[in-house]
Amino acid sequence: MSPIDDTDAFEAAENVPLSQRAMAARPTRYLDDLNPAQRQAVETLHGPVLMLAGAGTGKTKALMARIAHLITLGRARSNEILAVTFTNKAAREMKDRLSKTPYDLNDFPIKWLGTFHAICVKLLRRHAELVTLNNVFNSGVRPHSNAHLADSGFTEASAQDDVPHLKSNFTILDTDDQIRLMKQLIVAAGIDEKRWPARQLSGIIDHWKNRAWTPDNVPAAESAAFDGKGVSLYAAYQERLITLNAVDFGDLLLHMVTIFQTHEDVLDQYRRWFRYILVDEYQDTNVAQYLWLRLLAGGHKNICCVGDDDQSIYGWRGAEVGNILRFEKDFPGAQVIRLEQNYRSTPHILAAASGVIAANKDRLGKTLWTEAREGEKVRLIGHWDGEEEARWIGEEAEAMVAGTRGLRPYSLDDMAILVRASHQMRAFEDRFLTIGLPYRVIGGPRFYERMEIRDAMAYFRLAVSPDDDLAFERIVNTPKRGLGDKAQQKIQQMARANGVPLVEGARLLLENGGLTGKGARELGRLLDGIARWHDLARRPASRGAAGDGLLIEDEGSGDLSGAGVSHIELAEQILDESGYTAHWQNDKTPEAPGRLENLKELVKALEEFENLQGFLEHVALIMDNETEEQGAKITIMTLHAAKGLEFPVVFLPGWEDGLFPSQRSMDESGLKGLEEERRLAYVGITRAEEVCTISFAANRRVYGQWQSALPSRFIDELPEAHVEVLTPPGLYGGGYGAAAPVSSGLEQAAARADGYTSPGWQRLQSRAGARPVSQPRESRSMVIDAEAVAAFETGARVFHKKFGYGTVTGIEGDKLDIAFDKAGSKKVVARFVVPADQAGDVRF
DNA sequence: CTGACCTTGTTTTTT
DNA sequence: ACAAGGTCAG
Repeated sequence: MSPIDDTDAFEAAENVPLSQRAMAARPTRYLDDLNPAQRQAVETLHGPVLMLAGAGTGKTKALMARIAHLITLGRARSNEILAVTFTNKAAREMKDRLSKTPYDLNDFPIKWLGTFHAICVKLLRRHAELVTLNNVFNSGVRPHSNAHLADSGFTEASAQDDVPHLKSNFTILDTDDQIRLMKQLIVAAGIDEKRWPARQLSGIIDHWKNRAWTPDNVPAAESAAFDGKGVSLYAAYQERLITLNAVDFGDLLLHMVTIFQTHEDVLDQYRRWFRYILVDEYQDTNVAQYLWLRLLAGGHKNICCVGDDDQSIYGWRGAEVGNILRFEKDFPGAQVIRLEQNYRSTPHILAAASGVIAANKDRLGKTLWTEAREGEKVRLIGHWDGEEEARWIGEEAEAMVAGTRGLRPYSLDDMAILVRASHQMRAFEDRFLTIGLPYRVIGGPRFYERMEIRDAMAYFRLAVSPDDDLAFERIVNTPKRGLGDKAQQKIQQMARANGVPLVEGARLLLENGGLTGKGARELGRLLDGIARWHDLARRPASRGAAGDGLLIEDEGSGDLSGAGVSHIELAEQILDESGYTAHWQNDKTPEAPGRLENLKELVKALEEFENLQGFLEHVALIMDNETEEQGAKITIMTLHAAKGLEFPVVFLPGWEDGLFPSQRSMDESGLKGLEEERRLAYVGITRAEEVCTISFAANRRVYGQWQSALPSRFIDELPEAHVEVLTPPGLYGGGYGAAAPVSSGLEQAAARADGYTSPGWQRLQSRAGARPVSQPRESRSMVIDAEAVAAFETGARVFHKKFGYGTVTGIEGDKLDIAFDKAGSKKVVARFVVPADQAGDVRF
């Protein structure tokens, strides 16, 4: 019957009077080291609370103390608390810390602590059958069939029998599957896939799902999307997903929101179950997540959202800063608690960050303060090009490890390089490889996104459910079985004609002799294999069918009943028998050994799970890998990936207009985009605890083309009193690293320039269209500017380190238009060229 | 059906 | 510059 009737821990909890649940004996040590604001956030348990927590203000601590407090006071049992995060990392970390002192919640595991997606999967597995085609088209304007159902509402009885619906064991598609599916639909609709790529459609649909728009809810304004076919393709896609018994990531939220909106009984149930709701990183919620929360919290309104509007950096993937800005309207009577004492960074760093973010208009406003002592100013340095920047940072990192910067010695583990876009990482990797500086890159292609892992996973999926058509398509000719387009089309036709899954279609095709020769033989072997693996996969008695949906998770007990093969052996067997292992063994490309290594790793990862199903479930949601070798390393990652982290030493390279703020961001989202970029800058600076170094390069290779750029406008927004300008090495004779042996202090080592009076800074400031900086400085710099540019008249022969010789064709501010003999015409900052007769003086 | 060329599009990223 | 994906000849 209805899954709502399931008996489980929640029912029991509901029947116990609150008074009997108090754990009065539990200590409240977790309250001890909270500051007044944190404490208020922890003790205001009733009603809506918005915890506005600036960077490094101890919001996670407050959140965890709040959970502990709810339990200690007996306000809720541990399974009545819903705690939502965005990333698995955050969820994992919170779980870990909650089990330790001072929270000591080992005996009270917070079962519903997880990402939006992980929690929605659990819920959706229980209510999958409520997702029908009607539901997909929830206002009933479905173009064809089932009119009677649209009229009669969404009663489960009618839905279950004659309307295709999702089943509890649905598969979660990864982006790859998604795009392949869409490609099929696009082709089927007779659209030129080249002009209208599946990738783009996937983006559009994702965007709609983030807004919680079902196909019939997509606003008319969007109807032009994807050559006017977007909405109908979306509808077709949703239909196809249901027939495949599959969902994509967006669906997890979308379906749950739809279910809550159309099934009051279900919603009520959960409103009673989840007595207290906590949300981390609220500024990153999209509309669907917001609706989901609002529906769940709608009854008791015991919702506590933690966030920082200044750290909202995911607008481009649907996050709405508006959600946090609007909180008090959404939840009348909400208490807003500001956490403003920062425990992470020095005052200079904090002031620099505050100075930058102050330029944003749409903010709730916070003033961070700290009791930490002064420390270093934020350091600013310009470079000739990206390579030099990488070189400098490499040397600087080494010097800081050696302690020759007049600062305390640091470990490489203390340092991070945070870039705007991942392609910037390349320069650092190249450089660090040549000087042998150990580094780690966070981000990049994830383990489970690698080709070989996906292929292997497709085999596993087939073993678990042979009717997984997408998995079958993926591996039917991998390794090569002589089953090309033609053969695959025949399989498709056969399957479609009989209304059966592809595996079955393939079997029929073989029986009818529709395929001959090598292809037929190989296909036969594959089908035999799938049947055999499927058999083995289901044999080891899996856990009782009843309580599955909710109470899976972590209980490692497992019955190791000897019969059959373990899922680990099975996995190995599958990879061997399918010829997949051999496929890579025979491959002579340099990547092959690594891929085999990854496959081994994959099999090893299976150990933590009881069976293949459990593993597949886990992987669908957790797309990160955890393998980490020993040794101190400097970290390279994007600013986005760095959110929530902190490092004693942070390098922020690439602060050039166009790169950061990103041109694209500004073109696409205008002022909103710029403000988001600025928040990114804020996030970057506030990652630093002790030393923050911002740098920019005048020249950079972009898509193989040399381009010159101007320092980022964000640099002008750094408050001068908290910034120290380091003289660019190579231009003013300042050596670095090895060039300054046994140096004692920054002064000698990096040729400390006299703050803002350094020529580098002056010229920097004085470029055309100077930013709003204070008056005196501006006028002074104009003079210098004139001098700098005066050295180059139109027609002058000049030399540029990268572009070679050229002739000045125009002057604009301190930028010169130069026609280079070899490199073509470019606009270059005067500072980086010398008169041609002084070419020999340019240092490298 | 496979391997060698050519065209194409390049942020940020979680789940 | 470069990787990936598509086209075309064998």
